[in-house]
Amino acid sequence: MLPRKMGFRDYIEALEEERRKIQVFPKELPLSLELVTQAIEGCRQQLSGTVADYNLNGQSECSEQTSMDEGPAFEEFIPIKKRASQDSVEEEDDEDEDEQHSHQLKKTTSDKKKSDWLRSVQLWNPNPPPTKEDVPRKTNVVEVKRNGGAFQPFQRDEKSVVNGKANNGASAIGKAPSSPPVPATSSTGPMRIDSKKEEKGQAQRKQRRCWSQELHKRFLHALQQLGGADSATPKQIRELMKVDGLTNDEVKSHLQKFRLHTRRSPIMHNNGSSQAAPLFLVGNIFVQPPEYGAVATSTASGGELTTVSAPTGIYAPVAAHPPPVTHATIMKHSHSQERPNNHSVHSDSPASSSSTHTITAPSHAP
DNA sequence: TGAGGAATAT
DNA sequence: GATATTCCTC
Repeated sequence: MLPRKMGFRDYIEALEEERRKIQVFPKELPLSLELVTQAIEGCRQQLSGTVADYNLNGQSECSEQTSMDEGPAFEEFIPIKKRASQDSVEEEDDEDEDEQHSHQLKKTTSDKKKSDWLRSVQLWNPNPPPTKEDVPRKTNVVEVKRNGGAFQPFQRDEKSVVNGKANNGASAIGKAPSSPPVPATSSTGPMRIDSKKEEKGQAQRKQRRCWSQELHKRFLHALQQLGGADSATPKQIRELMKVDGLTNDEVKSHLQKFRLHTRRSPIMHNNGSSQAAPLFLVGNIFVQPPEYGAVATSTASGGELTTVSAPTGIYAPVAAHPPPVTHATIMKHSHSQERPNNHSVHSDSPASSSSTHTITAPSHAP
């Protein structure tokens, strides 16, 4: 990278050109812009004769480090676009790709929507994990919960469809479970499906939602209180979870999945209730988990989910935690979307998630 | 009505 | 293949 003096001019020009290009996307490439600018300055100083070592170093380092050392950091920031929008509602997130040109127009409105929406999407996290930056936002969680907005059902019915992508918007915040399309006709008739489909078409099907860590924690916590997955019923769980907008079906589904997983890996089965803590294999080591999730959950959630880990906590720490993990044994998790962490893992699957959080297990009841 | 489970969709 | 939603049955 370091050009020889004779090449500096060209190099600077090249850098300037680069900068011009970057300037086109100041929002997207703020750092690049800065880096290039610094590089240019450095080169200039070089040219001028005052060779400030730091410049060279800085320059080269910048470019290199950014890619190397901070690489990972960037990865975490990849979602930046989206997050950026969260932090400062000045940016458009989802729309950015296809709507850059038009976003200006929508900005105002969409911003509002977004902010509202963002506020409400804590438990449900259709989007990937938040990062550290968001940590402080846990407060949101609280609010959300309070309002019952914890659960973001995601509705995409007719109305929301309008904007195409995102708009889960606004309305969804607190309640409105998306689901119940309800059987107006209910029925038993063979036509149920057809009629529905005909009426709404595919809109009918709820969009899939992923259970966020928070949500799952609540789930586990409820499970624990109810004596485990086997004895708990969806309705009870839902009630204990106290998540607005959460439907029985959703809980049931999650429970079903949870049970399946536990069966597959019986190891951890005693959740909630229990007792003996099973050991599970983590890598080559056997670990004694809190109790499958329940545990951690309990604590945390216990009374104060609020504080907790907010989404971020969940993920961020995760990365940090060395541990545990592994869940591999248990399940593969999956959750959703891509997560920045390389670490593998974890998280969310019913099983793992909790394991993540560690311990302490005061099981208590509300 | 609700639960459990299977089928289906994503 | 995993996970979520919907359907079916009890």
